[in-house]
Amino acid sequence: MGENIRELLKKNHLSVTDSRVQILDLFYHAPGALAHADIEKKTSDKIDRVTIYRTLQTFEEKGMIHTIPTSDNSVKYALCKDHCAEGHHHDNHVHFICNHCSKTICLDDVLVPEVKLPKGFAPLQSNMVVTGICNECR
Amino acid sequence: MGENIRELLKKNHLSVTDSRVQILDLFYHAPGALAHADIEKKTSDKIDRVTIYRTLQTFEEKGMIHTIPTSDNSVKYALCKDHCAEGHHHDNHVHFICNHCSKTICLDDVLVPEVKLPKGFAPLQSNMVVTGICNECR
DNA sequence: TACATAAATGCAATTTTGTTGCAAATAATA
DNA sequence: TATTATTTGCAACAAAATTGCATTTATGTA
Repeated sequence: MGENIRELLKKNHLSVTDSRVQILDLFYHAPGALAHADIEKKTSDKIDRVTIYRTLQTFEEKGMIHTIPTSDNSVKYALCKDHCAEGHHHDNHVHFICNHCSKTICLDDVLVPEVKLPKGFAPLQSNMVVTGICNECR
Repeated sequence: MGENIRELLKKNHLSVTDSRVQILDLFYHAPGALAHADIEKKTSDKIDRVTIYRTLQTFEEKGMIHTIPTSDNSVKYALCKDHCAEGHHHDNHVHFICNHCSKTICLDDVLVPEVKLPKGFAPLQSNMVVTGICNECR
C-alpha cells in the first residue's frame, strides 16, 4: 500500500514527503470524505495546519482529490478516480451525506443526471448531493 | 410590499424589527441568492454583522430562506417558496451559478431529478447545483 | 396610550478558519 | 555525496463566525 501511494505521488510529479504520504493514506483508509479538521485531528500535531492546507490544494490541482459541496458549507475532500486528470475533473457522481453518522460518501456508480434548463442557460458542470440514511446506519 | 414582509414575519411568529424587514426586503429585490457579505455591503453600517448572522439563522430555522451549497463553499441564501414550512424545507429545485456574473439563481421550475441509489441508502433530501453561463450573460 | 415583559440588537471579546513571507529542513538529481 | 529545488513549520496576520451581556426595541395587556 505504501508503494501505491508513492507511485501515485510520482505519477503526478510530486515529491514524496511524509506529510503527503500520511494524508493520502488517510484518504485511502477513510470511510468517506474528509474535512480539513478531520485531517488535523487524525494527524494531531505531526503535521502543521498550513501544510495540510497546502497539501490539499496541491492534491486538488493535480486532480487527485475533489471538493464536495455540502449544504452546511463545510469543505470536504474525497479521492478522485483514475480518470481524473490535472485540471480536468470527472467527479460527476452523486455524493451522499448520512444524517446519522454524518459520513460523506462518493457514490461512484451513480452519475449526476442531466436536467433540462430554461432557455438561455448553458450548463458546464453539475453537482448533486443527497442526504439521508446510509447503508450502514439503517 | 412593506406589508407583505410584515405579514411574512408575523406568519412565522417573529417580531417585526427594522433589521428583519430590511434584510427580507433585500431578498425580495435581489437578482439571485445572497451571501452574508452581500447583505453586509448593502446595509452598510446600519445593521451589525452579528445581527445579520442571527437573522439569517432565524430565517432559516423558520423555513423562510434556505442555504445553497456551492462548489467554492461560500454560503449563500435564497428565499423559500410558500410551501416551505418550519423545519421542513422543500427547496427541491435546481440552483444555477453563473461563472460569468457569479449570480446564484433559483430555477424554481426545474426540479431535482430522482436518482436510483445503491441498496441500503435511504434518501431524504436532494440538492443539485449547475454551473455555467446564465441567460443574461450569453 | 402607558406599562411590564419578553425579545432583539449592538458592542466587545474571543474563537475558528484561512493566508502569506521567510528561514530551516527535506527530497530529488547529478 | 554534494548541489539545487522543493517543502515544511513558524510567526504574524487577516477574515469569518460565535458568545455573553448590557441596552434597546417590540409586543401584549390593562
